[in-house]
Parts: sequence; C-alpha cells; structure tokens
Amino acid sequence: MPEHGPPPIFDLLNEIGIISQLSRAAMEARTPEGVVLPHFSVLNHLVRLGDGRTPLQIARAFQMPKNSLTHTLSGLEARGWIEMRPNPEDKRSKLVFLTDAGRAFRDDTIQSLAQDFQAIVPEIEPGEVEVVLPFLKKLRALLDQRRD
Amino acid sequence: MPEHGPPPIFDLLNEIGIISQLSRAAMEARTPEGVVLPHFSVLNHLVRLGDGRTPLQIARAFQMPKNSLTHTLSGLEARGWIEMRPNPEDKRSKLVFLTDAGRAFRDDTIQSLAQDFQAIVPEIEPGEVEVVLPFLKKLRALLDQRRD
DNA sequence: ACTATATAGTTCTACGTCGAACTTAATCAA
DNA sequence: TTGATTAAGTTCGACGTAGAACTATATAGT
Repeated sequence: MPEHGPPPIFDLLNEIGIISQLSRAAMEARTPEGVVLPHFSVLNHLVRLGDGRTPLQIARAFQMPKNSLTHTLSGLEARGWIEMRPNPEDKRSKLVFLTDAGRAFRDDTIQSLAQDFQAIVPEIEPGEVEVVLPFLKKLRALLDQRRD
Repeated sequence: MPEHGPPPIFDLLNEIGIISQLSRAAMEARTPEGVVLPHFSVLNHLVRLGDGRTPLQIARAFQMPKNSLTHTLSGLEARGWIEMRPNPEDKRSKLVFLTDAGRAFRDDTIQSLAQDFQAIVPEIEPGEVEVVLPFLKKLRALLDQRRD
C-alpha cells in the first residue's frame, strides 16, 4: 500500500539545506564581526579562477542576484580586500581585483577553518568525495538548467 | 609549486551551499506568496514523524534557532495549516498539530514539486542516493557535533 | 518549602538577501 | 545618426533569520 512518499530528491535537498546552514554558521564563527560567508566565497573564487572579473560574472558563478553581489562587494571593498576599477572595455562595467590584504585574509581564513574542520576531514574518504562531488555538480547543473 | 588549495570539504560545502540556494528558489517558485521553504519543511516534518511535537523539538530537528521557528510557526498558524495547543505536561510549552488544510497543502506542494522535478528525478540513480544520502547525513552529524 | 538555576517560548533589533525600479552605457535597427 | 532595446550596476523596500534580552514555568539544591 505504497503511500509512496516524496522521491529521494526531497531527502537529499532537505539534508543539503541543513548542512548549508550549519557550515555557514561554522564558517562565520571563525570570521571577524560582520564578515559573512559570501565575502569569503567571493575572495576564494577570485583566488582560484583569477581576478579582474566583472561583478556580473561573479554573480552568475554563484547563482546569486547581482544586487546581492553589489552588497557583498561593497563590504569587501570597505575592508580593503578588493579594488574596483573601471572596465576599459565597457564603461558600464567594473572589474574586481584582489588586494594583498584580501589574499591574506582568504589564506588565513582557510587556515583557521581547516584547523576547525580537522576532526571532520579524516572522516571523509576520497572514495566518497569522488562520488559525492560529481553528483552534487550534476545536481546543481540540473537545478540550474531547470529554471527556464 | 603547490599552492595546495583548500581541502575537498570546502568544495563540497561550496557546492552544497549553491544547491541549497537553487533548490530553495525552485521550491518557493511553486508556492503561494509569502510561503517559504521552512514552512513546507516543517509541515513535511510533522507528516513524516508525526505531529504533537513541541516547537523546540522541531527547531532542534532543523538545527534552527527557536526564535526563527516561532516566526515560521506563526506563519503556518496564520494560514490555518497548524494548530498550537498547550502542552498538558508542561505549561511553558506548546504542542504543534497539523490541520487537514496543512496536510492538503503539503501534499499538493509535493505533487507540484515532483512534477517540477520530473526532469531531474530520472537523472538520479538509486546507487548514487545510497552513497550520497548517508554521506550527507554523516557530514551533517559531524558538523553538528563540531559546534561545541 | 525556598532559593537558584535552567528551560520553553516570545519580542526586539540588526542585518543579509532579493525582487523591482532606476541610471547609464552598449547594441541593434532603420 | 537617431531611436529603441538590452545589459551592468546601484538603490529602495520588504522580509526571512538569528543573537540578546525578557517572561513564565520547571527543576535542582539545601
């Protein structure tokens, strides 16, 4: 008598939502007052993929509305972690560059978090990551293309 | 030149954060004005695990501060989807019960979402879920116990 | 029984987030 | 070139979220 509950994707998304909450809290506990996960995420993004990007490119990478990113960038700029320069190729646009202080803060945060996650890292086996991470990327891509 | 990046858990959490955002947006697009993911999550929780629980129990299940849950419950109550009754065993406390309208809304939402996720569900293989879901539960448990 | 402490839930306040409207510049059409 | 449309970024307003303080009740210690 299959009161066939919701498909497993609901369980997955439910769990993902809670983990997202918890990891954000964990991250923000290690970070100066008013510095929030998106701040770190943007810095990390710029380090890994290179700076000199436009705000819109960054916003799209995080599936985040551009007005939200404006707010995040203004916080980063106020702390001297990024610089906004005009985009020579498009006067409407800007380019975002990391400062040395920005790189330093990003590195320090990773250090601090890695230390904080020391107890967790060993519990994660490479084999699991090999399955889970691609799966998550697939799921993200599916959700992304689903919104017309 | 090993600028050895952050450990894989950072990638995992990053991906999880974005998926959480996307799935929330997808869910709220299918839902009446002002009805937000936690509303549905709480209803779903009560259906699956049974109602007659206290707000605090629910808040803990979602790793959510109790004051946030107060807000969510008041929204559910205002829409007639739950009832709050006094807890006979503890006069400080209350018990949360589903109404018929609440169950109906939950079922309808699942229907609508399942339809919406039709394109995604087939892409998810049972074998993947068997690995990913337990992994996520483990990760959640680790993150949870990590906050002292 | 009495006091101190802990717990359930709410209120107050601050803030991150996001849709909508706006400004300015680029692109496209004729 | 001119006018219309699209794109980049900001501003404004509404709202969900969460820390801190508060009220009321329960529990523990003596």
